[in-house]
Amino acid sequence: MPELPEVEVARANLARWALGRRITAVEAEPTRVLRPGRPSSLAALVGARLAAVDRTGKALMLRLDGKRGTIGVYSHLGMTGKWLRRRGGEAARFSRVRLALDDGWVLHHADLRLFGRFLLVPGARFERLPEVARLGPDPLRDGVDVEALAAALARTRRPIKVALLDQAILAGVGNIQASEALFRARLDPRRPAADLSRPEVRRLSAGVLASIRDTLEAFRQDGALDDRAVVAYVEEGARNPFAVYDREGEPCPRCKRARVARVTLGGRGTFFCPREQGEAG
DNA sequence: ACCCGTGTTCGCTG
DNA sequence: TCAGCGAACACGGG
Repeated sequence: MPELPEVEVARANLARWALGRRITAVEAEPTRVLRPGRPSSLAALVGARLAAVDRTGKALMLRLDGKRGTIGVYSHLGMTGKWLRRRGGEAARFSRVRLALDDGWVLHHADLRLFGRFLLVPGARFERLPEVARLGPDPLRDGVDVEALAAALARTRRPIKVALLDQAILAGVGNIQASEALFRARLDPRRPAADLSRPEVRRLSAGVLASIRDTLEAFRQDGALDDRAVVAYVEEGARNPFAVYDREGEPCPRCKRARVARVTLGGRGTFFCPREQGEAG
């Protein structure tokens, strides 16, 4: 599921579903999703009330008020994770952690491939987690500062597409948003990050923001805020809402002449229009 | 059977 | 010393 837009939908869902509610029971499968690997330690959550649901990039951070003080939950959805809400007793596919609420609903942290994470953070001191401390600015919350982005890109010899996946540069941009942002900015994903001119960085900064906002809007229109589940485009029935991602061979939506090309960058599929995003810019 | 995948970390290399 | 790369993780779908 998760890049910034999907995780933002998950954050909004969790807030709407559970803010102010008390946890009455916790269950978990002993998978690698549980960092300490001990489902029993989750008992600390029982009786706690959800006070806040925050997000930086792809990281979800829940703050709960418990009898013995504040407890944090760090939830990362990995490649295939999602938060679902089900009635008590109702099953959810690939459910790894279950939080029963005092209103009869149960929240499921579900994750097929088990690349996600669910761990307790004493005192909700999330900044003590290295993976949180390393995160760069969140485009949706903090905006994208052109000078800061230019400085970060100037420091690396990686291709621009690969640099965009670096969560320390911008938190929340994933493999889909990287292709989409570069398409909007009309930049060749293969170009060295340090070679971008100031106007190009400006375009990129705008492209990242526009891509994230439009994707969020597309998910909202698709009913991603339904109680059942968040709709991801790869799931059954959902259409591909993206301009170039996973559209190899299709006509470029902008120039309508060249066909979308696919290359591998940073070990991942990367989609772009060779005509719109050529070296000439 | 084989390849691919919305993410991140780890180990090796130059 | 360290940036950069590929493999690994785990599982299902085409």
